[in-house]
Amino acid sequence: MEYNFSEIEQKWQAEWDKQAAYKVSNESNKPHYYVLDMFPYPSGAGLHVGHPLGYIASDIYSRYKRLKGFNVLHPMGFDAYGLPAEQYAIQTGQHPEKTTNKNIDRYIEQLRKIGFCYDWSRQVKTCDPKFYHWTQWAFVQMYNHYYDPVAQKAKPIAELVARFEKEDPHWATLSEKEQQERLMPYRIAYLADTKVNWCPALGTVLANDEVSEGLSVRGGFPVEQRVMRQWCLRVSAYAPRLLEGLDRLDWTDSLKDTQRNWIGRSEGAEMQFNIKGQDNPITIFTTRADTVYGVTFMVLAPESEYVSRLTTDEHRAEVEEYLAWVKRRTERERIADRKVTGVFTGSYAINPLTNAEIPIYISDYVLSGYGTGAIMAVPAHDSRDYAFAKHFNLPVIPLIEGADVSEQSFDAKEGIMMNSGILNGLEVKDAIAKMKEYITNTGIGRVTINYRLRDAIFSRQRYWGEPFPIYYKDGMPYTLPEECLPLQLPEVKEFKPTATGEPPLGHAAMWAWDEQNRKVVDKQLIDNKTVFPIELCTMPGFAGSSAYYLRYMDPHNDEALVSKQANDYWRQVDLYLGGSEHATGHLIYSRFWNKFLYDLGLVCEDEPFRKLINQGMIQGRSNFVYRYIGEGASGNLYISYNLIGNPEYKDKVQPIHVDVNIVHNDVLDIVAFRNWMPEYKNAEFVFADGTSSEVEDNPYLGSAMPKQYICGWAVEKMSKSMYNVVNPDDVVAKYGADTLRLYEMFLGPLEMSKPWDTNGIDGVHRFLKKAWNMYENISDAEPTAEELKSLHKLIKKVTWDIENFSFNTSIPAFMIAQNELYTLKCNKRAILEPFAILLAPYAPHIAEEMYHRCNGQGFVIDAAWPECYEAYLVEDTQKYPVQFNGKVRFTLECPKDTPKDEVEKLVLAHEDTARYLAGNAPKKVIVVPGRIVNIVI
RNA sequence: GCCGCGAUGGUGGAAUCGGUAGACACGAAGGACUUAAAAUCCUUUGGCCCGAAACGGCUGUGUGGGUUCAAGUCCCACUCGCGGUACCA
Repeated sequence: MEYNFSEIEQKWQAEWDKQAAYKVSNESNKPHYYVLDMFPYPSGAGLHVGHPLGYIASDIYSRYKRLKGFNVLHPMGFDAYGLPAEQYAIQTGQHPEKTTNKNIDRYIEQLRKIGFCYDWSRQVKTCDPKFYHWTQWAFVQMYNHYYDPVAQKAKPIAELVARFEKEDPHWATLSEKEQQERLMPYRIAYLADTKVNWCPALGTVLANDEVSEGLSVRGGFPVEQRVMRQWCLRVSAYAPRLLEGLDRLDWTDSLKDTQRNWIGRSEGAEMQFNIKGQDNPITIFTTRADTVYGVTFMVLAPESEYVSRLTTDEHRAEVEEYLAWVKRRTERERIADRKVTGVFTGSYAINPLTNAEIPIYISDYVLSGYGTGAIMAVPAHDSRDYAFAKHFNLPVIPLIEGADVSEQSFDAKEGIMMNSGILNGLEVKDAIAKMKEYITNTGIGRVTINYRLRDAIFSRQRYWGEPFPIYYKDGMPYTLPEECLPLQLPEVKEFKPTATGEPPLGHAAMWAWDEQNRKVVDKQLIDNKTVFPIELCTMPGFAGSSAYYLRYMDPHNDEALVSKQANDYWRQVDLYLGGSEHATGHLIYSRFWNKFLYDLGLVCEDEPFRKLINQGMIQGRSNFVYRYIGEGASGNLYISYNLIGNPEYKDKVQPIHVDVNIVHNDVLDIVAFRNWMPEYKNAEFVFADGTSSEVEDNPYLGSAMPKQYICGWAVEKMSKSMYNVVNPDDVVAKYGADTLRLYEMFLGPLEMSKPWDTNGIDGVHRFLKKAWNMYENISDAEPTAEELKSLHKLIKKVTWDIENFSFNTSIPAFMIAQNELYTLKCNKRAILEPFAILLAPYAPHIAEEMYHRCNGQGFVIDAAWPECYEAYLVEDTQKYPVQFNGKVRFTLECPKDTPKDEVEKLVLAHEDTARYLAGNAPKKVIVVPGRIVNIVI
C-alpha cells in the first residue's frame, strides 16, 4: 500500500473544511486556551520555508491542547499596512490595497496547504475598515485620556478639566484654544514638537525601534534628526508598569532583559546648580550623587533649553556656529565619527557642596532626551567626561582611594571615597545614599527615577496606513465623533508627497470634515467655520498590530473592539509565538496598548501575552559551483567542490551561487543547471572523481551512469539574490505537508536559529512511509507487554516534549517506537490507534487516515490524548542483595538474566560510589540507569 | 563597551534533576535484491591502539583551571561565534 500523501492531504483538508472542523465557539464548558502566532506582513515574495516554523510549532501545541480537551482559539490574520506595498505603488501606480490583497490570497493559499488548524472565519487584516475602526477608536480614547501618575492609571480628560475648573481660577478666562493647548501635554495621544527621526528617502518619520545605527530598518536609508510637530503616544508614562509587569510573565529571560534594557530604569538624583551672576539654577540628573566633589565642569546638550540663557555675548557666535554644525550632522555621521567636540558657553555654575566655580560647556555627547539634558561632569569617574576633560584641558579630581586616573577614568561603582568632604571613607554605595539624603534635606535636589523609554512617535507621512480620525479647528486637533468611525482611507491620484511637501493624503479631494453634517466632504468646501481640514498623516505600522489579538476573540463585532463576554471568556493570549526582533517594538507597544485598555476597564487582563516563545530564524543554505578562472580558462568549466583544494585549482576558482532547488544533497543536477540560465548552457565540469566525462561505463549492458558534481555550501540570509530560497509549496508537492511539518521540527530546537537544509528530509519522509505501512491489516488482538511498553514510552515522551516545546526530540521518539513496533510486527488496533493520535499534532493528515484505518470515529483531531500508564514501563529487572565490607548492605537491581559473576563485577565497579554512599547514608541513589543501588545501613 | 545566548563526530542534532556522551537522522563505505537504475532491506561508521577472538584498552563535548565518588551539564578565568543595545550621565 503506497503512501500517497497528496491524495491523503487533499482529502482530509477538504473534509475538515466541509465540516468546519476548526471553527471555534466562544461558548463552551471546556477550559479555554488561546494560541497565537505573530501575524505576518504579506510580502510580494510569498512565504519561504522559514516563515512556517513558528506556525507549525503553535499548530502542534494547539492540536495537542485540543486533544487534551481544551477549547482552543488559534487564529490567523494579516498585518496589511506597510512600506513595501506603498513603495511598490509609488513605482508602479498600482494601488497598495490591490497588491496587498493579492499577496494575502497567496499567503492563505500557501498556509492552507500546510494544514494548519486556524479558524479562518476569524481572520483579520489591519487595512480592513472594519478592523481599523477599532484602531482609530483606541486612538480617540488615548486622545481623550491623560495619565494620572499618582493613581498610576489613565483617566478621562474630563476629570482633568474638572480639576482645572475647580483649582485654577484662570481656567474659565481662557479661550477654547488656550484650554486645548493647556490640555494637550496631558493627553496620552498628544501633538508635540519633538526631535524625530526623519528619513528623507522614505519621506516619513520613524520610531526609535524602526531605526538602527542611523539607518531605517526598512530599506536601510539614512535618517536625520528634525524637530517636527507630530502625534505621540505617552508610552513613557507606562514605563514603571511595563517594567514591573515583566516579572509576572512567562517569557524567556533574554527577552525580558531586552525589554528591561529598552525601558532603562535608573535610580539617581536631580540636583540644582546655581549660576554665577544669575538667579535661576539649572537642574542635572546623575546616578552618581557621590561624585559631586569631583565635578570640574558642566555640559549641556546642544538642544537644551538652558543653552540660550547661559551663553554669554562674547561666546554667542562660537556657540551658534557649533549648534549649526551639530544640526547639520546626520545621525549616522554622529555615530560613525565619535571625536570629542564642544564649546564653552562663557557661564559658570557653583558647586553646591564646594562652592567652586565650574565652567559650563555644550557638547553633543549629552542627549537632550534623557534626564534633564544637562550633566555634571566628573572626569575622574566617567570615561566620556574624561575624554572631554583631556581634550579641553580641564582638571581631573580623583575621588576613590587607589584609583589611578592618569591614563583613564575609573568608572566602577566600588571603592572608598576620598577628597569628598562629608563622604570621605565611605563605600561608594553608602556614599550615594548619604549624598541623596543630604541633598534632599538641604533642598539642593531630590531622588528621582529616570527611564530611557521614550514616547512613541505616531505620525507617518505616508498613504498606506490608518487615517487619524482628527480634524483641525483653529489650529487645534479635534476627534471625529465615535459614531462616525471608521474614517475611511480616501482615494488619491498619487502616492507620493504633494508638490508642497504635504504627505500623500494631501492629494485626496474628499478630505475635509463637515462638523455640522458629520461627514467627510470635498476639501474645497473648507471654510474653517463648519468645514475643517482633516489630518494628513497616517498611523504607523504598529498601530494595527497593537491590539489585533483582542479582535480575534470577537472579530465580527460592530459595536466594540471586543465584547465583554468574549474577553472575559478568552482573557488573554496564553501562548504567543514569534520572532525576537519584535522585542522592543511590537511587544512594548502591545503591552502599552493593552494596559491602556485595561485602565479603561475594557479588557480584563493587564498583560496581553502570558507565555511567549521566540522561534529562531531560518537562515538560507546557499550552494556554490566553482568556475575555473586559472590559466587557459574558458569561463565555462566548473570544478567539483571536493577538488578545489587541489594545487591545480587552489585559488583559481570563483564560487558562484547556484539555485539550491537544482541541487540535491549537495549534488548538482547538471541538466537543470545548463537549462537554468543561458550563460550555463554549455557548461563543462570536472566531476568528483577528477574526470570530465559525464558518464561512467556501466558494467551492466553498457548503459551509462551519470557522474557527480559536488557543490559547496554556506549559511547566509535567505534571499532571492543568493538563490537559496526554498518555497514550502515545492516541498509540499514533493514530500507532502506532513513531511514538511515533521522536518521543520526535526531541524533543531525551536528557539535556535538554523539554516534550512533540505538534505535529510528523506529521513522523516521515510519514517512516515514506514509508519504508514503498519496500518495495512489491523487486528483486534490483545497487545503484548512489549508492545504496550513501546507505546507508553512514546506517550510519556511526546507528552513531555509538547508541554516543554521540545518538538524536535519527539520525532526520533516516533521513529524509535515505529521501529520497535515494526520489529514486533505489531498490527494491533489497541497500539496503532493511540499511535495515530500521538502523531496527529505533528502530521495531522496522515494521522487522520491512520486513525480511520483503525475504524476511529469522527476526526482524530477530536480524539482524546492517550494516557501514559507507568505500570507498563517498569524495567524487567531483578534485585540482588549484596554485602559490602561487612558493613554496608545494598540491593543491586539489574536485568533479570545477568549472570552472578557479572553482578559481582558491577559491585566492584562501584566500590568508590558505595564507600561514598555509605559515608553519607543516603537512602536511594541511581548509579547507572537501569541498575539501582539501594543502600541500607 | 555593556547585556543576553551559544560552541558536542563529515553534517543537523540527542543526552529533560550532576549518573553508560554521540540517541535519531543525513552523508559515507560495504552488502542483498535488480538486466540496470530507482525504491527497499541488512552491516559498519568519534579518534587512536592491542588482538585469532571481545561485553578489550586508551582518549574524547572550544581552551586552561577548580568542585565532586562521578562534569557536556556546576564554579572561576579565557578564546571564538551569534543576537540585542550603545555617548542613557
